[in-house]
Amino acid sequence: MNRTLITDALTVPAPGADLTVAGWVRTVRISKGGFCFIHLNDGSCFDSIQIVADKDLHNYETEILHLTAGTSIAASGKLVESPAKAQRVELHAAEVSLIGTCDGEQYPIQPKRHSFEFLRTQAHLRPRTNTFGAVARVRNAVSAAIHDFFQSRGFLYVHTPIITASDCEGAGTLFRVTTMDPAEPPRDDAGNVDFAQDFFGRPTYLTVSGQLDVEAYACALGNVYTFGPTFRAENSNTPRHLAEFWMVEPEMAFADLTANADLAEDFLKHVFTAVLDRCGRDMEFFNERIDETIIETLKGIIDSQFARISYTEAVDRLAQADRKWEYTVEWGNDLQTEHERYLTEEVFKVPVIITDYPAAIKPFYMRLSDDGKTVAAMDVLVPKVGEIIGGSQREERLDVLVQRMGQLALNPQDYWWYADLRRYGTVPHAGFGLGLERTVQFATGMANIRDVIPYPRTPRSAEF
RNA sequence: UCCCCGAUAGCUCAAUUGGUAGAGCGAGCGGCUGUUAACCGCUAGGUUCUAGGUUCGAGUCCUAGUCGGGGAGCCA
Repeated sequence: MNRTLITDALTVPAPGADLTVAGWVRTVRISKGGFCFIHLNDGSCFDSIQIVADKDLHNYETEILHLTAGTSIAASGKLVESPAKAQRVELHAAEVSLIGTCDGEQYPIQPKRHSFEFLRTQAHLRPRTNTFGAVARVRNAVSAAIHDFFQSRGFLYVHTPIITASDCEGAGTLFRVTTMDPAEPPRDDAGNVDFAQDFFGRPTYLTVSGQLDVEAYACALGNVYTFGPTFRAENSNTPRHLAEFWMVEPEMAFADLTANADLAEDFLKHVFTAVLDRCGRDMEFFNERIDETIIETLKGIIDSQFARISYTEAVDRLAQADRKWEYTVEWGNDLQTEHERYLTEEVFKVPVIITDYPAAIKPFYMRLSDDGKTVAAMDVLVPKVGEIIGGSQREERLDVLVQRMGQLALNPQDYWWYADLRRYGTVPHAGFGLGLERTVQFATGMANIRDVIPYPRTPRSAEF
């Protein structure tokens, strides 16, 4: 079939062409007087095309009059200007052929408003709805923009492993990867499970981050990034967490925290610009139906200068705020959601980059500052979603790194190769991690992260 | 994991102090119309999440569980 994408059909400058479109029926309005209107969507764009089918078509009585939502059809005919206002062009069908029937009584997706909760139980069919089609296109645009941004700046795309043996980065609980029979695992003489007999000859897990691996490539190739799925076995039940999600992690050699923050700010602006440019119609929809401020918010961020304050300044501001905090504000305590939201939503009203956190509440790989109390860490906070980026300048001094591991009761043996990067030609370097789903969530205004990934994995939920 | 809230037709929701379970959408049939997730009429569609309990009587009250949602923690 030589089909024309509906997005192309709707945007041809001068109608008049004969063409064929194919897709899934959204609605059918029948005129017993002699024709019917079929709205057809093929996912190539937000809008459906209107097909006008006349009673003279050979299958008008037998098939066309019985079309229901969800049916797949192909239609050929002439594209003409529409006499009505709601659409610029429409297809006058010379032929409508039924491809796949769809029992209207059984089909779960109706031309009406469904709850997102219900649509989650129909994850295989929900991309046929306006909202989830739009989310899929925005997610694609964000992914492409991520690659555009880094590729255009000479960053090398590095594929870090999904299966990993490092098990203690402090980034959350891991999923174990094994081929052993859980009912009867091999055991050693002491009766303990013997992972030496497992597939890899040692315990292995799904990665929680590609950072440590990608650092090695930064310390050879300069500027790099990894972009792939990551896994956290945390029992987190919130609209902002998934057990499986995608993360982008750039890493720059010969770079400090300021360069890192600059990169993060440019990066977010680039991504949101691309979304507005490439998904205009989808974004109009989100602005109409999901969050009436979303386009304004994205434009505001693109034009804004991100606020940058140190953790110490943030604590001061929170302590002086005329407000009761549920969690005590005190230097040394981590900032809570209520604090982060206050800063980004009420004080600055733009994204905020908070830097220089206390060393005690951050992982071993972050660079210890000269004050001996803080590390060169940064979080980028955005309104509603909260933390969207976390990053740091890495500790490049071997002695300090080993000392920090000791303080956190980590075994340097487990990180021998990571330490090697400091042992052989060490350089200052920095990077960050950005959650893809949180970015899509923020860009679309979707309230629940489970609705911006095709098949969400959360505690007790892995259907599909 | 903790705290709150919820579960009624395929879907979205009503149902007064505990007293005969309703509507819209969707579906089928009919009418009408260059319509715009059209409109009008008729029809079909229910083990009120599960298991117990209180009561003459439970969708409604109590207990436990399951599932879902919101908030918190953990984080991206």
